[in-house]
Amino acid sequence: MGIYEKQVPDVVIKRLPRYYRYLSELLKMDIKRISSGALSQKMNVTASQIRQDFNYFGGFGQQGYGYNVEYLHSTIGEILGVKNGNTAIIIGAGNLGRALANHDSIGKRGFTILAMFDNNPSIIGEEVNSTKIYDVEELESFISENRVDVAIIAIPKNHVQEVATRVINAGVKGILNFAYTEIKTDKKVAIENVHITDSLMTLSYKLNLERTEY
Amino acid sequence: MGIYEKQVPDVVIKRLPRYYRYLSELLKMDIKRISSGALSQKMNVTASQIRQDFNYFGGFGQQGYGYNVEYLHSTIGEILGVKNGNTAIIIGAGNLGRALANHDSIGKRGFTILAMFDNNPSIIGEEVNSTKIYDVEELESFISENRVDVAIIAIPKNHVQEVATRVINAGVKGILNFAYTEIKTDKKVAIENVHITDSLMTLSYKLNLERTEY
DNA sequence: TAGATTGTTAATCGATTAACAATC
DNA sequence: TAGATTGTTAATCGATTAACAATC
Repeated sequence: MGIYEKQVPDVVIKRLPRYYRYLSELLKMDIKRISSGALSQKMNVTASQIRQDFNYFGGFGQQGYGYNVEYLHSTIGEILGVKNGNTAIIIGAGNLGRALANHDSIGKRGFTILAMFDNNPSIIGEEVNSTKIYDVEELESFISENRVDVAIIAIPKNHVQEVATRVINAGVKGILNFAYTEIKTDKKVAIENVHITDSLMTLSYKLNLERTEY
Repeated sequence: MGIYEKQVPDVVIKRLPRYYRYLSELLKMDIKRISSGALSQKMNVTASQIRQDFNYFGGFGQQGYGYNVEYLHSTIGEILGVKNGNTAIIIGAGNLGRALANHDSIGKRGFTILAMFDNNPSIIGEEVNSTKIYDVEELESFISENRVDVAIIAIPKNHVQEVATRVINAGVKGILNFAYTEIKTDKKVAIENVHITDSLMTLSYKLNLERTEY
């Protein structure tokens, strides 16, 4: 605990959701236990890496037996904060914002969507999947009256920095940013970017490779 | 070239779109040249890394001068295939598919969206941002009649594997997958996943960190 | 108990950073 | 030419893989 605790490498954290996903599937298939070897084959990683990753958190297995799927799943879920009752707002009620509001996956990861915000008067007051769209002018007052952990930003990039600064100042603890720009802040806020076009360009590079290298 | 060419590490490729983005901004600001040192400060990486990264492709700079922004921008663009005239289809005309069709960023990265596909009869024939929605049954015939490089999959996960197999068999070279599942194939296809919920969970973990560790 | 498989240490590999000679 | 900055080699750091003793 505290700053002296061995910091878990970012690269390990990024792998946890994938473990969580595979364990969910095993659970659904009613598989009770799994060894690092068996899991490594399914996930196409090394058994060593799996054991190393889990051991950053103390090790959840049992020698000679393997891992209890349900226990492992719920423990990784806890590490990722699925049970923390986090809350979120979605800023931007365009197609992307609506896609997110309609997706049940956000709820499944433990997030409750409290509200959406937009600056288009003609849709303010509407509901998307029973989440109300508020005027973006009400951002600060809403955040001050409700505990909002995360702001999901799904608006065009030209307004992103301004809106981000506002929600950060209002006390939000994390931002999930879908816009093609990076948010600058000197406050201690967790920021996670989903740069769709970056993925598209990486894919574009790979297409090229297929053509020219093999 | 060929399989003997020094393979560029994946981690370098993933950084290229970010360079590209920053260089676009410099271009807009009418900045003609930049040194690795100056760029490193802007992007918050080391100058060493920038020079190493660029040198995987032969080095585009000039000693004592730095890098010509326009040249560097266009060269990285070329590496990423922005000028290859790639084509794409979007499978799924729900909110996410529409968000993608409406976003001009896909076009800016050199992709032309040829068509959208959906299985909902009531929207087939509609146009989204002047892209027509076809019946998903026409997937194969469309791909056989048009050169389709990439399929962007934006449908619920239960149909993803089936649709992916179909487009791969029909000859698509790459897939951008937005569904919360991984596509299996033994064909040589480039697959890039955008797992939004994984990002959300990583963010969730970081929220936790803020609270308990500092 | 014997067999299996973890937790963990040690070895390897690869990526990042530092340093500096080459050169514009 | 002198100064600046790259391209590139060498040093460091960190992450992955291998190995194996501990133990269920």
